[in-house]
Amino acid sequence: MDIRKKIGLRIKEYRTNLQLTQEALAFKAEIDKTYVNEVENGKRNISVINLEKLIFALEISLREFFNSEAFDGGLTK
Amino acid sequence: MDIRKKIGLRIKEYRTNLQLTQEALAFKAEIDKTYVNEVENGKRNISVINLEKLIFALEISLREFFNSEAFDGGLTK
DNA sequence: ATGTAGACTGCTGTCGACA
DNA sequence: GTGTCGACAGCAGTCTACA
Repeated sequence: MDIRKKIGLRIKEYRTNLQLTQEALAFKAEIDKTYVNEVENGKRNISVINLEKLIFALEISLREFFNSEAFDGGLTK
Repeated sequence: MDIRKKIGLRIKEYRTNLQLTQEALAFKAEIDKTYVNEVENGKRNISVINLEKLIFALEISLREFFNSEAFDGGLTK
């Protein structure tokens, strides 16, 4: 599976846990809401600075975000 | 510390462990060598697709790459 | 509330040359 | 082997509007 999809799924997972809407998360992370939507759907190749902003808004650390079997393997391509 | 610097340091750490030159790593990851240099020095905001390529070339997983105290805190800005 | 589309700006990422 | 400097194409990221 594409790295973008893995990241999108994981963001959605934490977002719904917090019961935030995409719009609310976008506002909290100070990122455009249409962009958050496309990132969640694996359509965008997000940069680390904006990824960090999103993950921080999800109230976790980068370490926790990537601490999943989904990010174990090699290249997903 | 800036997230870009943290990532750059970590890449350098694993690269030197493998005794690869920046050029060799760039070749292995199929990324421009000048770009690898600037990423290592925290000057570039790398995207997840190219970060994954680099980390794969370092023979580790994303999970392992971010599994460090450096990536624990909140926003580094 | 989610998702798509279009148009736009600025930066990511490439490449050649050089100290 | 490392790092910088242009110059460049293409895409990341913003914004408005709509179903």
